[in-house]
Amino acid sequence: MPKSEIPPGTLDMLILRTLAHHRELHGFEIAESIRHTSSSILNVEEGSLYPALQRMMVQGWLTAEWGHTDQGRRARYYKLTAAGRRQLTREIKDYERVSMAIAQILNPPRFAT
Amino acid sequence: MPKSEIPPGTLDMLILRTLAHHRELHGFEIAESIRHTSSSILNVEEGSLYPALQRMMVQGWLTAEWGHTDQGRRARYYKLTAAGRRQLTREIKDYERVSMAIAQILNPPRFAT
DNA sequence: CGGCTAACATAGAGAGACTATGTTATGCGG
DNA sequence: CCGCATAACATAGTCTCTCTATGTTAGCCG
Repeated sequence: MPKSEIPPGTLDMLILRTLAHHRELHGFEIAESIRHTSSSILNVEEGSLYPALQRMMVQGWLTAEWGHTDQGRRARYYKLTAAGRRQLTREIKDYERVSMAIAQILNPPRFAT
Repeated sequence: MPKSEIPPGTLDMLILRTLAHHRELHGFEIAESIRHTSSSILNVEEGSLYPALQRMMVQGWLTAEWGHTDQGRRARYYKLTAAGRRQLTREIKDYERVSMAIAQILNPPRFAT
């Protein structure tokens, strides 16, 4: 295993959720935000991030426009669309559904000892 | 996506945990137990199950011996080894670590409104 | 002005669960 | 008793998804 820390299938959700907080970020900031908010546990590599952003743009979940950072560097700023917001809701619901199912296996209903 | 319901990376943990409950099961029973305990949300396909069991035997996490079911069919009965139990602990710890990191992103610490 | 780094980008690798298919053997209905 | 369904195991190949490795452009700074 390439020591992956982002569980497969969760990256889109994490990105969408991050954009839902900040309403407008460029790629680097998204990765930084995810790493920081997760106490450095979740580290999105650039090779995962940019393809994901492009996929999601094609899906219509976010829009992008070129701008400049405070330091004057060019950067693409991403925003959630309405469809992106709906998708986020769907993914969270699904994620929690499965998480709870796993929790039931890890901690099965126990009788009193 | 092939509608996968078992999140990649969690299958071994689920199998180990299921065997930790029942101490001895054959393949079909393991799959049934996982499906049942998860309210039919997690459905392990046979094409995932058997290769996983063999990988885990090679790892030394479980042992198997041939026997017969109540209906007289041949079946391989699997048991956890001590190493399997240790592995289970490790995987659960790791899973919860990452789950909590994701939860922090989904539900970031909020200030009072 | 040359190296460092921010920021974006893409190709290929690797892991892991799935689909599809096959095999053996038991039980059952006609 | 024969054929069909099903239990139980098994394997090959596919697909998805993230990562590694690599490359490019453009500002900043000594």
